[in-house]
Amino acid sequence: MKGNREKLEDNALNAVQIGGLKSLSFRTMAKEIGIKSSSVHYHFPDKSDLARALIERYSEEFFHALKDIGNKRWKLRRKIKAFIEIFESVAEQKKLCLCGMLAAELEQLDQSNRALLAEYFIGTEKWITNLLDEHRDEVKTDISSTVLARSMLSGLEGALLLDRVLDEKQRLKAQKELFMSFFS
Amino acid sequence: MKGNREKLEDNALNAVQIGGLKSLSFRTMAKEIGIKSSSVHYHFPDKSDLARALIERYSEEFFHALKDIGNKRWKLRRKIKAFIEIFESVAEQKKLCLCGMLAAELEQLDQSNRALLAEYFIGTEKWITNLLDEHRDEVKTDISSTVLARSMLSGLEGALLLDRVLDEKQRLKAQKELFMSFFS
DNA sequence: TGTCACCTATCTATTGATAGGTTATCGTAT
DNA sequence: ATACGATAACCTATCAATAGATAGGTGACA
Repeated sequence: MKGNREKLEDNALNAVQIGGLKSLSFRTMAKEIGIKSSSVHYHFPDKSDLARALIERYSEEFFHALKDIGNKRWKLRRKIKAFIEIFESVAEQKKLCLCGMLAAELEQLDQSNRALLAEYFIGTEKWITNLLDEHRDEVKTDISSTVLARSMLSGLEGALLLDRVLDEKQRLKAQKELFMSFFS
Repeated sequence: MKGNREKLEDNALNAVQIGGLKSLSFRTMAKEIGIKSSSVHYHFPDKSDLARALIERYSEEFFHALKDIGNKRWKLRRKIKAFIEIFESVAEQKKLCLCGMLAAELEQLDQSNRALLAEYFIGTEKWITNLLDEHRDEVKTDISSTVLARSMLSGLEGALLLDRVLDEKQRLKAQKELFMSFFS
């Protein structure tokens, strides 16, 4: 049985990935899990605390999934595919990556949360870079791992953004095809 | 001499590209150009009207710039470079593409504005696709123009998003290097 | 007894929006 | 030429809704 704090996190995470932090209201969150807004403040004193909790949880789960992929005895192609599938499942739910959404709302975040966002992106890029370096022999291009990693992540984040407006995850598919073409 | 309506548009466009539509206030806009908020409503009855005006103006200017590039007697490389430079100048100002920002705020937009967003993205993708097709001999990859166009646009939009959080336009540079590698 | 997890009640600020008044400009009928 | 009506572009004043946040109280439970 989940405690209310966790229910609030679930609810907030979902809401922010769809509508953003700015349009998330303590009252609405409270109503949806059946408590009062003051009780939300009990768990998360202010919006900044809530945002921090969300970023930390999201990052933790995300990096855990990346670690799992990294530990598999798979070829590079398959690992990259698994990585992209994380984004596909987000798109499926008409959501954005939490950190992608918050990046758009950067102006409303305090410095510590901005730093957490940066950690998420940098950490992910590093994971990709390392992955490519470990499988160097399966990479069929002169482009550096760093450049590939940076353009892959920003490409996927952008694809989530555009595919929500447009049809049928075409941008995510395009990114997939593009990057897969680099790996044997 | 600019009229107040145009001043409001300028101000709103800038504010939205930085902080989003949701955090744009009629009162703040009014104060910044020296009128009252009710006068803002005179020009733009509600936020949806304002958003529509901004998207239409932004799209118009953007597509005009694309047309100019298309009309030059340049090699593909140079045209693509000019195209990417539009995004670089946006990043320079710590802004997002207006439509990229609004895509994140999709949930707050009405259907007609969502359709305008879609037009912007689709129109841009088409422009890139046509450009690549017209210069097919300068494209050194098997990947289709459509896929290249889709991943290029979403890649650039994502790069704007991430580079605002991170350092020194590294993602935009990565996208540039990646896509330039396809053109002779 | 004290802490956890909730509650009621309330404050203050901000916001989008509207009603209705003011002023200046300008084309047009007298 | 002049008076008149309309329109544009502002204004004051005010609503109602929503928001985040806080103070202080209640009950369980260990």
